[in-house]
Amino acid sequence: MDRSVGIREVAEAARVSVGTVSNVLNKPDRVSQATLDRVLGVMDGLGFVRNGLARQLRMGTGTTLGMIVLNVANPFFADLAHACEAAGERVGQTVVLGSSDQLEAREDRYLDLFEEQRVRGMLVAPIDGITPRMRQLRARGMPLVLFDIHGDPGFCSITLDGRAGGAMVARHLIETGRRHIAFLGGPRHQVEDRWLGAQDVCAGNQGVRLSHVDTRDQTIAEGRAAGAVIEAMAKSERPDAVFAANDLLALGLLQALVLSEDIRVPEDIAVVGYDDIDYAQSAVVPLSTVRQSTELLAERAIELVLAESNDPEHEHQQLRLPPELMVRDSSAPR
Amino acid sequence: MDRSVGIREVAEAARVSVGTVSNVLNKPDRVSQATLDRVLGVMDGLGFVRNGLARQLRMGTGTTLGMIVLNVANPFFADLAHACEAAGERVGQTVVLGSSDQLEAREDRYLDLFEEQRVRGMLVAPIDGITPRMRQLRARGMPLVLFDIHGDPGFCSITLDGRAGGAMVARHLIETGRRHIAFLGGPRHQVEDRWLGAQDVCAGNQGVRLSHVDTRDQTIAEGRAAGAVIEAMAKSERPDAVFAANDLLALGLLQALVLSEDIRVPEDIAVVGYDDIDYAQSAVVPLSTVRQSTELLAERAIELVLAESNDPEHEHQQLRLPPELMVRDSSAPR
DNA sequence: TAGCCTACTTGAAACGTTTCATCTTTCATA
DNA sequence: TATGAAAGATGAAACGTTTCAAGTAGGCTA
Repeated sequence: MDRSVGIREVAEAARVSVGTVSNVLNKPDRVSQATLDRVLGVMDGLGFVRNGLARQLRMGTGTTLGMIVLNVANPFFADLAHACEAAGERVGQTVVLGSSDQLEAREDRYLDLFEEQRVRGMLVAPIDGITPRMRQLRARGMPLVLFDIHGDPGFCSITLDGRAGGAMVARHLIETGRRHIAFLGGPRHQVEDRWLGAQDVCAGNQGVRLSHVDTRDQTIAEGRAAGAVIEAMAKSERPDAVFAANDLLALGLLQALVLSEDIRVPEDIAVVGYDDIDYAQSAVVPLSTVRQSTELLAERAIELVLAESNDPEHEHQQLRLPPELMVRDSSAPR
Repeated sequence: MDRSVGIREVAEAARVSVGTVSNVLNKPDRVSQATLDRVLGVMDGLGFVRNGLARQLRMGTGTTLGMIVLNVANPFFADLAHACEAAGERVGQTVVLGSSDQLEAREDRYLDLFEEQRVRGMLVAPIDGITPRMRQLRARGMPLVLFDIHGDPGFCSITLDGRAGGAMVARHLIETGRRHIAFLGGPRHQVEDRWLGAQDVCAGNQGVRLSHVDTRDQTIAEGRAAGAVIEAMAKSERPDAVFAANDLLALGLLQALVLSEDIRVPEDIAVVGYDDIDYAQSAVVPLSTVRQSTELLAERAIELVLAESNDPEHEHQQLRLPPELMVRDSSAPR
C-alpha cells in the first residue's frame, strides 16, 4: 500500500477536487449522494486515514485535552483520570494523560509538550502549587483547571472539601452513640482539613471528647502500630470510635483490632476511614469511609476547562465539592 | 500578547529569515553565536512556543507513542502505563494513554485517534484478541506491540509467563516441605497457565498432592468463602498450602484463616498469591506472591515498538517474560 | 427566452513548520 | 591580487488539511 495516501490521492482517484473530498469528510450534506458514495468507496479502497495534525493545524483548534496527575499508579488519580476520560468522551474531547511522578521536571515537560501540541486545555494536579510556568500559560490564554488548589482568583480550580468530610464523619459517629472519638493521622498539615471538620462538630456537642493520635505517614503499618497503642490502653481510656485520616490507616488499625482478644469492631470501637479505596469494602469488617466522587469531580473539571476555552473572558471559578459518607459495618450502631 | 507568534514573527523581530529561526531551534551549531543569542532573546520576549503540529506534519514523524490499556483504574495497568511512560521518556518518546474500559468501541476509537494523530507506534493490551482493525494497522505500516497475546507471527507481542510463575510457586512450596497443595481459582480458562505450571512441577514430585478449589471469580469475597470451606474440612483432609490464582483471593483466604481459631498461617497452611498488588505486603500476614515486573515489560515493549518503527522490514518478536517469586511470611518454612 | 435560484463543485490560499539548493561574506593561501 | 573554502544566512517549496469566493449546471418562473 502506498505510503502517503492523502486527500489529494483520493480526489484524483475519485475524479473530484480536493475541496469536495474535504467536504465529504466534514459536511457530507453539501455533497451529492452519488459523489459521496464514490468518494467514500475510494477512501476505503485506498485505505485513507485523515491526517489529524494537518487538520488541527489548519483549523487552529483541536479536540484534545491534556491532563497531568501526580502519579497514575495512585488509585485515586487513576480513578480520576479514568473519570475525566469518560467525561471528556461524552462531550467529544479526548483526554491524554501524563504522570508527573511528583517531579517538577516532568510536570514542566508535560506542560511544554501539551502547549506545543496545542491542546485545547489542560487539567493539572500540581505537585507543589501554582508555578510561574502555569501563570505564563494562563497569560498566553491556555485554558487551565487545577485540582486540589484553592483560592487563587487567576485560575479555575476544583477541590474536595475535606473539612466537610471530617464534619460528616464526626456527626455520624456522634449520632450513632459514640462519645470518645480518636482522630488518627499525621503529619498534621496533610490531614488538617479533616481534623478541623471533626473538631467543628465535636466542639458543638457536650460530652463528646475528641483526641488526636499522631502518625508519621498514612500507611497500613502505621495503622497497625496505632492499633497496638490503643490495645495497650486501659479500658476506661480507650476511645469508642476512631476516625482515620485515610483508608490505609484504617485498614491497618482494623487488622490489629480484629486480632486482639478483647476489642470488637464495631461493638467496642467504631472505625471510619477516608477515600473509599477498593479494598475498603472487602476488609475483614467492611470499612465505613468517605468517598470522593471522581465522576463528579471529572465532570466539573471538564465543564470548566471547556467553558474557559470557549470564552476567553470567562470568569474563573473555584469549586469545592462535598464528599459522601459510606456507612458500612465498621461503624454500625451498637 | 499577540495571539499568534510563530517562527515568522520571531524572524521579523530578530531581523533574520525564517530559515535561520528554524535552525536556532533545530541545529543551533549552524548559527553564529550573535544571531543565536539575539533570536533566543526575541523568542523569550515574544513568548514564542513552537507549534508541534506543524513541525510533525512537515517532518513526517513525531515522537509520541499511543498506549491503550484495558482500564487505567486497574493497578496492574496503572503500573504498566506508568512504567511505559518512564521507559519512553528515557529514549525521548512521550507516551499518551487511553483506557478502553473493556469496550470494543473505545478500543477502536483510540486506535483511530492515534492513527489520525500519526503516532510513531502503539502499545496495546487488546480486549479480546487481535481484531481486523489491528491487522489493517499493521498492513499500513503502523508499529504495533501487543500485551498478553501470544503467538501470532504477524505481530510483536509480549507476555508474562504464567506457566513459569505457577511452576515457581509449586517448586517453592514443595521445597519448603509442603505436601498437599490446593490451587485456588477460576474460572478455569482465566487461570489455566498458572494451574498448568503448578501441575508440571507436582507431577514430577512423588508424594505431593495437588488439588483444585474452584471459584466463580477472583475477589476477596471469594477468597474468604474458600477459607470457610477449608476450615470446615477434617484436619486430615486439609491442604498444607494454598496457591491462589491472584492476590485478592489470597487476601480473602488469609482473612478467613487468620480469624479461625485452629489454623495458623504459615505454620499449618502456607498461602501464596499472584500479582504482588500493593496490599500484599501489608496484609495481616505479609503475603508471598508472584511479581510481574512492569518495569521490564515496559522497557521491552518500548524497545520493540521503536525497533519496528525504525526498520519496517523488522522481524516480529514474541517475547515471554518470566515472573519473579516474592517470598514473605505467609509461606515461610515451618 | 431571459432571469434567477438552488445544488454542487472547484481550486487557490492559508495554517506554521522544516528542508535544501543558493547566495553572501570572510579570510587564509598561493 | 586572485582563488577557494568555510561559515552563515536566505527564501521558496513542501507537508495534508480546511476554507471560501467563485464557477457550472440544471430547472423553475415569468
